[in-house]
Amino acid sequence: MPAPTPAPSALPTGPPAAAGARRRAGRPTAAILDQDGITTAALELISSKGYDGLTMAALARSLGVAPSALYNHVASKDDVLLLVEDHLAAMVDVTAFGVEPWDAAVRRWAWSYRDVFSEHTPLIPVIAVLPVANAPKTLAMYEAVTAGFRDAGFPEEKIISAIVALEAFVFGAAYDVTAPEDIFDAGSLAEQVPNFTAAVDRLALENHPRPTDVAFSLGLEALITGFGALRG
Amino acid sequence: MPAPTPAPSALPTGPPAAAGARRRAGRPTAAILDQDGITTAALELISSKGYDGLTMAALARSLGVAPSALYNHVASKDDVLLLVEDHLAAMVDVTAFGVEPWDAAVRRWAWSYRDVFSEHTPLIPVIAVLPVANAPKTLAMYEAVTAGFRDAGFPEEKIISAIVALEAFVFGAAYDVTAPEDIFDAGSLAEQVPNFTAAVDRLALENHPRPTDVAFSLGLEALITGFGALRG
DNA sequence: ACCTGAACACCGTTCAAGT
DNA sequence: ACCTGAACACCGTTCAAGT
Repeated sequence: MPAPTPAPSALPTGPPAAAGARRRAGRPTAAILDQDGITTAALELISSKGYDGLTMAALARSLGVAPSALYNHVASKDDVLLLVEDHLAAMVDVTAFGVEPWDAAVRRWAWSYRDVFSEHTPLIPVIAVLPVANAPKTLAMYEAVTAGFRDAGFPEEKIISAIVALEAFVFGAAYDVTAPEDIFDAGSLAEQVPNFTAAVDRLALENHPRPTDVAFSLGLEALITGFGALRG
Repeated sequence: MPAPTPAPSALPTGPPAAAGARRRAGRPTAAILDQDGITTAALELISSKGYDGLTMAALARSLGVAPSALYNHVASKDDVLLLVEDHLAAMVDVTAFGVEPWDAAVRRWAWSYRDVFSEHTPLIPVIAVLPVANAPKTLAMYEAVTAGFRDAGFPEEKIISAIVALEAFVFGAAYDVTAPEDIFDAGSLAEQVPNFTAAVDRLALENHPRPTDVAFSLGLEALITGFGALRG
């Protein structure tokens, strides 16, 4: 006697995210999955369980399909991460370019860029190697920033280098946001590094709400000032 | 009839890195493993097979032990990465601090820091969350840099923030070094992002040996200039 | 074309047993 | 204390079979 099959759903097509309803093998009348749905499900999973919880199995489960079904829509897990990255790139604030002065626009862009990706640092290694051709929203962000630099009188041959440098700083700073508060506590080795320990203590006395924000501001303002001098 | 056992080695203790010589279960008369040997083997493995090849199984194999033996000396694979990171930190050039002028010393430090870690970007997420108390050589690097900043007249409460900002830039730039050359090729989307495409083409015309070095130099010089103004 | 289900070749880590 | 060997609970990915 075969194991009793769970009661088949009365509805031929359930809501996209519904799990539990059994489905036989074979092509469904309408596709259940698409890249948008996969992206949304991945973002929800990341937000609820973190990047450790983002596995192909968990992603499939949240979409109510078998893991292998995902491979009809993405080539790999890295492909999923690329979809997520491009979605996030669209959330970075580039609206100030062409509206506010150049330095204010860069400030807004860089802070929002850092804030968005500080919650998604596992994507940073992916972005670093990511050909922009595969990420249209990321590309649109670059276009807006490039136009902003050009219209501000930036010499064209230096624009990409300046953006790359700012981006490097933003990505590194995004990691810093995730660092534990006591990362600079030397512990039992403190007496061997007196200058460092004194400087750490001195900074703590200032007790800003977030030391990581102080460092980011310090570096960003230096970059803005330095790059601002390049404009014609 | 039991399977024939492989011929037991005539030597009671082989050379440390030798594999193939069989060893019975039980505590060996002298410990085979230690953290230094594990670190060295890990570095060799990374250099020959890359970080994908650095698995606990492969590491154990190169040391001639069972994978579980590693756990008598490290708590986890992350612990191995920490050992590697601290080894690399000792290779970063801080010798110019206190010898050359401040700006030249920062330049030397930042370039060598980037160069060392651009070959080891998978460590960057680990470093970001790494309490310095567990990494003595990394801590020694911070001490040298901090002393250099202090002796150059840097206000003490800003030293750590400035180092953190420089480090963020260095880590981000280390990733950029690994990017493929055509990362900014917009492909079929080129006509939708004219400003970006023009700026990318314009930079290519300058044909520097390494665009990543141009961007790093541009950002680093801005940071050095900006931070230099903070000195008393 | 797009799904299921079984299978593959891994992973890092744990733990009893041995000396 | 420090090793072996077996086992565990995963991973991402492939592929034949089904509609």
